[in-house]
Amino acid sequence: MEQLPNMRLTTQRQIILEELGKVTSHPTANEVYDMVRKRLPRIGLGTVYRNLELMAESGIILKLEVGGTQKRFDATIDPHYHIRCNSCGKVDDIDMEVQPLINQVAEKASNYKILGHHIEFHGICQDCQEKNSDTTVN
Amino acid sequence: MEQLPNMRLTTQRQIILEELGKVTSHPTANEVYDMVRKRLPRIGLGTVYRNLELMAESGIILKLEVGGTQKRFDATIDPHYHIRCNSCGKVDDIDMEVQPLINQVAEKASNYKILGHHIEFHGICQDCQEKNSDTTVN
DNA sequence: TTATGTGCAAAACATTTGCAGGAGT
DNA sequence: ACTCCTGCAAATGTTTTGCACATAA
Repeated sequence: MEQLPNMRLTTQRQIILEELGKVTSHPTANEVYDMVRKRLPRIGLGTVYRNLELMAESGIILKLEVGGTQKRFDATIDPHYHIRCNSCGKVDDIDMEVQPLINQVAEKASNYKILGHHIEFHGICQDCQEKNSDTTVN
Repeated sequence: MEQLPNMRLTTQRQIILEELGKVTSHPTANEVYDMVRKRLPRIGLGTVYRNLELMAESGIILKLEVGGTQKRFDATIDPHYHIRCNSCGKVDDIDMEVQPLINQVAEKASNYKILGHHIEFHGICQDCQEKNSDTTVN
């Protein structure tokens, strides 16, 4: 497990990272908790939150803020974009070229020193199109 | 006040919309509550939440999900992007061209029917650069 | 007049934190 | 040993909701 210098390698951390790596679904902290609890029934939700936060700070996972009320986590850290289904609420990766020039454009247009950007698309996923679902999720 | 067919024009709604229109700071629901309370001391926080939500659904204001723990609201509804200061947490509009082609690229790259996108930049605002501040905000 | 909106308080969620005991180095 | 980490539970912060009364249309 990649980690910051003084971050101990605990069973909890290994399993959180393993479970997060198994899925492509951008789970919430609570979903990670459920996944991990199958292997470590006594783990606390606080531990999951603390470690996801620490790993996101260390850069070994990504913390997403893609709308809805909960944050989501992603084991894939290379720059990529996300798309959220307005109908069922799921979040997928989207395989398109990351825009490197856009930060320069933004830097010229603002007084900010730009550190990064993310683009979030929203739409209707194929499953929901087929179901003709019209239930909208936050 | 623009509104949906059966949305009544109440004092509370007028004042919430007026106060939101006065600022460019993308206030949180609680900040709107504080602004409005100066003119309507007995208004409830629930009323502010309910109405901001309704107005966002009607499209007369924008609800932003730009990271941090709270949602923010914007009286300017034409498509534009936002930039958040990693140091002090403030959110500014950014005056750059909105990317119209990007939805087509994304639609080709996904199974989704794309309804829209937003881009959020993050960086360090000029004030914080001058202060050399290194305190990071969620 | 009557459906919709409001104030208030409580509930529901998501997340964070204090602390005493446990485990990695 | 000596930190750092964990489980647990309580606290915090944000948003939503139930309900009796008020009010716009």
